[in-house]
Amino acid sequence: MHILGMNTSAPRPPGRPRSDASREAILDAAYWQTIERGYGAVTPDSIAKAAGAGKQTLYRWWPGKAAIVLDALAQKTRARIDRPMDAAIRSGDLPGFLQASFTALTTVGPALRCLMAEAQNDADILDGFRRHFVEPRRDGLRRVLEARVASPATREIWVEAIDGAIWRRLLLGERLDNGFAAALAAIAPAR
Amino acid sequence: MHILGMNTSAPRPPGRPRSDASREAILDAAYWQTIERGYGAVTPDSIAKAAGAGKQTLYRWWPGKAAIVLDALAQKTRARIDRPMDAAIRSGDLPGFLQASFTALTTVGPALRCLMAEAQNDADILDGFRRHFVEPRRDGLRRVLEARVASPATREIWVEAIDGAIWRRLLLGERLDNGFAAALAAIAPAR
DNA sequence: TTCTTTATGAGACTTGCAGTTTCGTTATAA
DNA sequence: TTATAACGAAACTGCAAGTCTCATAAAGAA
Repeated sequence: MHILGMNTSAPRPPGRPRSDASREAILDAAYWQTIERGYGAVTPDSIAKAAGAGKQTLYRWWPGKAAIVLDALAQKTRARIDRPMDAAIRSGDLPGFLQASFTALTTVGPALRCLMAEAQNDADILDGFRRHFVEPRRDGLRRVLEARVASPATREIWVEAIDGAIWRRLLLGERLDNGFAAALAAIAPAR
Repeated sequence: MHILGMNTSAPRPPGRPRSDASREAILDAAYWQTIERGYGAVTPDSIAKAAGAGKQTLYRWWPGKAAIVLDALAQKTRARIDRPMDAAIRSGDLPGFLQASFTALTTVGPALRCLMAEAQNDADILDGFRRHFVEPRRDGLRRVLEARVASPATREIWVEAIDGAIWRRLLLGERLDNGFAAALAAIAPAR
């Protein structure tokens, strides 16, 4: 888009442009294989094959397998997570917020545990994990707790306790059900 | 030892007995290498070499690398963890209990995160992890909270929330300091 | 003593996955 | 048409986990 000779958008570099179709096919394959077979059974080869892509294409755009799966999970879950949580946030409904979170976690939970594992050996993965899978729920919890805990510092500890209880169950493979959501909401300060 | 046909102690099986020296050398090597170099840098070869043992000896008594490190960490930390926590438990001192827990976690924390990772793909490892690194603190917390939370069900949720907050910080690589211990104790119900 | 059994240390070997390189091809801008 | 960079396919490298082999050592039994 040229306006008075100024190039407002990034000038396209020379050469063949990146294939968006490949990018999406790779993320799609990574997501479904992770969900259906588990993170450990997914290999760069299996992703490339299913996506009809060359392995080179994977490694040109992502630094490694963990980054691909992280990207895939983040993209596919964003829609599923954000909407139902928004409603609960607006109404300050803590049990509702927790239930929405649990629902979103049931499909990707197992994969998330493996990714959390991977993050322990890779600062970049940990960073992406934080941004996509830790901070959104933390921020939501903060807002839901605004009406319940006046002091920001105290509220932060409450956020850590509730979110921590969720992570703990997830990592220990224990149930994230409505009863747990209600029990957690019950110990939080009342509105 | 046969007494009236009854076999009171386990009869020693034939053949060369297991070398306790090797067993301890292996656990020692596994522990120190994990602490100093990190779980990822430890290999079965490096453990065997440092212990002056054959790799066969490792795999005869443990199912894999993760099991060895789990065993090593559990053995070496038991003494360091149990004593200081006992004092806090007896006096019902929640901040003291948390501080003692944090102290024990600082050395083995990083290794524990990797082991938790490993546990996501191996039910036996998860089980051992639970027994050695989850249940002890959970049980301690339960007892410390007895004087603060009357209802067992509610107390259990409090245990999960506080313990969860600890795991969360550990896994996200955040600080486990006295300030956090105090803050956690502060949101818990008063005695 | 000698025989049988099972463990030991050493090290070669196999397997499988992560990541790299190479190759001929294709899409784009100049 | 040419330069450039991405593409799919596939061979290749590197490394760690785990297995196998072997000569030897330590126990009880005969």
